[in-house]
Amino acid sequence: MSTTDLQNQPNQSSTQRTYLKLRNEIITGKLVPGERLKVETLKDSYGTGASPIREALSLLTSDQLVERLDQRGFRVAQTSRKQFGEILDLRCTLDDKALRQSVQNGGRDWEENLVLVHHYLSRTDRSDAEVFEERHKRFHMALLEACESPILLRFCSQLYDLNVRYRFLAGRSKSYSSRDVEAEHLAILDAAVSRDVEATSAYLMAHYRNTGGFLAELMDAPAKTGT
Amino acid sequence: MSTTDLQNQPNQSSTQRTYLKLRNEIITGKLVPGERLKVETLKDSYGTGASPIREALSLLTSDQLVERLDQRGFRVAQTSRKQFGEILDLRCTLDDKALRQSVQNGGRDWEENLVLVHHYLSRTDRSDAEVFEERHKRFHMALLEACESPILLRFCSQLYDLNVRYRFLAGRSKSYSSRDVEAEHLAILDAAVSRDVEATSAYLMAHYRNTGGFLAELMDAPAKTGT
DNA sequence: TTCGCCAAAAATATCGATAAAAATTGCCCG
DNA sequence: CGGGCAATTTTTATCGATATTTTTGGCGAA
Repeated sequence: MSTTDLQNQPNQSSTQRTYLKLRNEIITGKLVPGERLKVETLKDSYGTGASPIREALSLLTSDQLVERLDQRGFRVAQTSRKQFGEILDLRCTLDDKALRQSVQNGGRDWEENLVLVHHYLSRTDRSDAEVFEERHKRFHMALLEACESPILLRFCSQLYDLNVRYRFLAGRSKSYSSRDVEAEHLAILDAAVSRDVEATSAYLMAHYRNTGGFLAELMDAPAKTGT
Repeated sequence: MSTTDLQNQPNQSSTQRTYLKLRNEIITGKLVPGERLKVETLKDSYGTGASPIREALSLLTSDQLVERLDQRGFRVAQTSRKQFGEILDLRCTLDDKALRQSVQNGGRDWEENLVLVHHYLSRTDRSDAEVFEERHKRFHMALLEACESPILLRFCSQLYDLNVRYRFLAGRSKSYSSRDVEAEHLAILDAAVSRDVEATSAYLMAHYRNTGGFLAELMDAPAKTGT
């Protein structure tokens, strides 16, 4: 053991670590919308220097999770009912496009990976938020992954993250308990492996809109909305 | 005159300046695809420290104009025929969506701005690349600006930049000389102010596909393509 | 001759300190 | 008593230096 891995995770740049951790805390709502992100403070709580923090914040700015104010530093991006609607609408357009291409192009490896990933998701208890969220995203991205359009995939991934954030802000537990989400996932999977493009698309869009409608209801008495 | 503006542009952070300059040099092809971007070197030629360079590169990474290699620094993003097609296809989907919303929602101020911006574009000679490019982008974004979807607009802007890069790589002069681009712009403008959604969309898509086809031809003997 | 290993060189990622900018507080004057 | 200016305090943005990592080139053994 060399002198450097006293408290560092194995090979991973400090920037990357900071980026992932910050992103997670914003998405899960631990850092609330509008909260100022002072480099000084973060430096202490993340045990790293100013440069990695600053770089991570720059990255998050491009993800639309952090806003940069002229020369007044960074803050957690605001949220609004309106933006939530925007995200839902964009997802229905972009994910649908990616999904159709994916279901058509996807080879055997894509199909196998999808089944595998769904298997893990279906066996994960929702109470372990960390693991559940990771597998949930993996499933949804696996659906789109064969679309042969890296830029589109990237947009979808970004929108996914933005959307999850609203799910957390609305109260994660409620939004997923009174609906059989797993049944919806299964329907999507079945349609996908059957290569039924229209059905897969229909199920996925319904899935998005269901969750969307749910969250919208929960947001009706919003504590904090954007500008 | 204070001691600080000896050689600095007025109020603008070093990061921002570096970001804009680097982006411009990548888009115009002065920095070629695959070229390594060493912080040391850039530090000298941009007359600034490592932090602003690094931050600018991070931002450009999110714009897909720069690639980051694990711990081996940055390089100018690769290009490929395939990616060019991807960009064209995505633009046809996203810009079309934004355009339709914009033409429907746009108020009087939107319309006036559009006319104004087109006026400037039409009076700009293509030989002054710098000015022409700025106004060209301004016109195309002005078309979409009333779409009430900031995230979508951002995606469109990103795709626009990626596309312009290919135009430069293919040789800017040729691709715009043998076609009456201005007539196409005018047709789009007319349809837009007439609030004819279908016509505006049709003209814009034709405009994209025309330029796209043109560039694709020029790329048929590609010097440098991506992975 | 070729392969693989070691050392030197280059470049990256990071830190600590400093200078510039903004926000805040308190004081003075109307 | 209230408003505005100015010094103080935070905080941001930037720089220069350092430690770590990757790359390169040469040397020796098979």
